[in-house]
Amino acid sequence: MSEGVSAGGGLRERKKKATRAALVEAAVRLAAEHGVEHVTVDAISAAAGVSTRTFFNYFDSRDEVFVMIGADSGDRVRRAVLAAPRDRSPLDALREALASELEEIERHQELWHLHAEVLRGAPQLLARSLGAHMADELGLAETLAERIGGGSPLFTPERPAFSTPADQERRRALGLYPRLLAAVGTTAVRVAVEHWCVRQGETGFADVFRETFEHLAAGLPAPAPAPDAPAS
Amino acid sequence: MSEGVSAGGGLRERKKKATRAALVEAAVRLAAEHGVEHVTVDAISAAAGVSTRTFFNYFDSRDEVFVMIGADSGDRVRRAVLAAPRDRSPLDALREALASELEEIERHQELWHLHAEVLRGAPQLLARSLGAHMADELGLAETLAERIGGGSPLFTPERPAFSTPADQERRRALGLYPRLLAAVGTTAVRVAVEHWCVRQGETGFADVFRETFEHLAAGLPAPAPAPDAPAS
DNA sequence: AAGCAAAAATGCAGAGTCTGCAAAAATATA
DNA sequence: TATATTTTTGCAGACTCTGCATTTTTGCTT
Repeated sequence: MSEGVSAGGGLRERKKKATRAALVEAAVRLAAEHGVEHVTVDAISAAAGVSTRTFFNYFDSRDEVFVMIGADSGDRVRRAVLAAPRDRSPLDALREALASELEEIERHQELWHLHAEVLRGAPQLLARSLGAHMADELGLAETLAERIGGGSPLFTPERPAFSTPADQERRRALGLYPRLLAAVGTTAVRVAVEHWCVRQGETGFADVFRETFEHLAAGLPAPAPAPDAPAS
Repeated sequence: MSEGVSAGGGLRERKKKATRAALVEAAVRLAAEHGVEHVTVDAISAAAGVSTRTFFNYFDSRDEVFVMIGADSGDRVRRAVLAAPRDRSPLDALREALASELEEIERHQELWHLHAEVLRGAPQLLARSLGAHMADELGLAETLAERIGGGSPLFTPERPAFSTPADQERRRALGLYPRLLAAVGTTAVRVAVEHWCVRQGETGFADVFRETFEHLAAGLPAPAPAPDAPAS
């Protein structure tokens, strides 16, 4: 009615965002309670107050709804990579971009923690989640190439999918190094998160993250023997 | 009857292997002809001469049949890692193990080429294929830990799944470095293969592979400017 | 060779996922 | 208020996948 809304576009877009969020939240809550495998699209849709059909207007598959947190992380990371000081090496620029994004995430810890809890029983989804959304490899590779190369007019933010038909062409235009850096960086984040998840409480995430990228920057040399259990 | 078979176990196991192979081959052929998306389990089963239900006795999901080539690569890589000369760094040991496995694969090029052709239109499956079977990250990480640490009695070959319930425990016992090395190595192979696939004919795969691991060993420093298109 | 037990294949029912399509409801605009 | 656009919804239908009971095949013993 006479509601004076301040931010956001039209009512339509706000409603869409709300529905999307409602579906994600319902999915996560139900999964936390009953286990991911036992949550049907029907249940999620009902809990969110929309029809089953509408669910599939928002997500391409059932799994996708469990993976949609941090869907905009990719963009933020890429912007941060481009905005990094010029004296940073590509790896450093990427590391710092990822680090600040992860800090951002830690701020919403409650939600992420619930997600982590849910995905604990479904590592396949965890991997997919992190791999798919944290950095969107192809887009990230393009951004890295742009930063390294100079002023290519690429940028292309807000790229959702990663395997569209003519993406092959985008891949062709890229060198090996940007793709490798994007892939390895993403992988490193995944490993760090997994390692930290599995030993929650023992170490702060920041430490794990730092150590991970130190290994990378050093060229992955054999590490010093374990501190508390030195081999014979 | 009075058939004098030489190799292989009983008839039973041979038949199972044959059925498995028939299903994989039928799937690949049908996919090559009609596109992966349009190949139903019914069609695959019919082409292989078994019932639809039987298909699911062999594969957990439809997609799995497109990904089952190289299912035993993981084991070979792990054995090679353990057998590597003692003076190799972990990264070198892994690189050499992966390299010989990839040579092995190139020997079966026809089959793999057909697969590659099929998966060209389904990069998601390609990624899954390589990621899931080339090295089985968790198992590989354990093997690397064993090689580095000394004589832990692990080994655990022939590990099929990667997200079983109590796998968490296996993960806990591992250090960050072996997991990172396994993950990054696997990722590097994936990137090398993808890059090479996308520019087939321009370079030999061996070159791409070598360059990839040189980047890793050097700590991913900013690369020299492109040879044919130097930035301003 | 006949018989028996284990293993595998099969059919079938049923739950669940996902896609078009056309009608209905909601929203934006004039 | 009237109209155009977008979104939601219901429905039919194809497909994936699972559990269970039954039939067929295989391996081994007598």
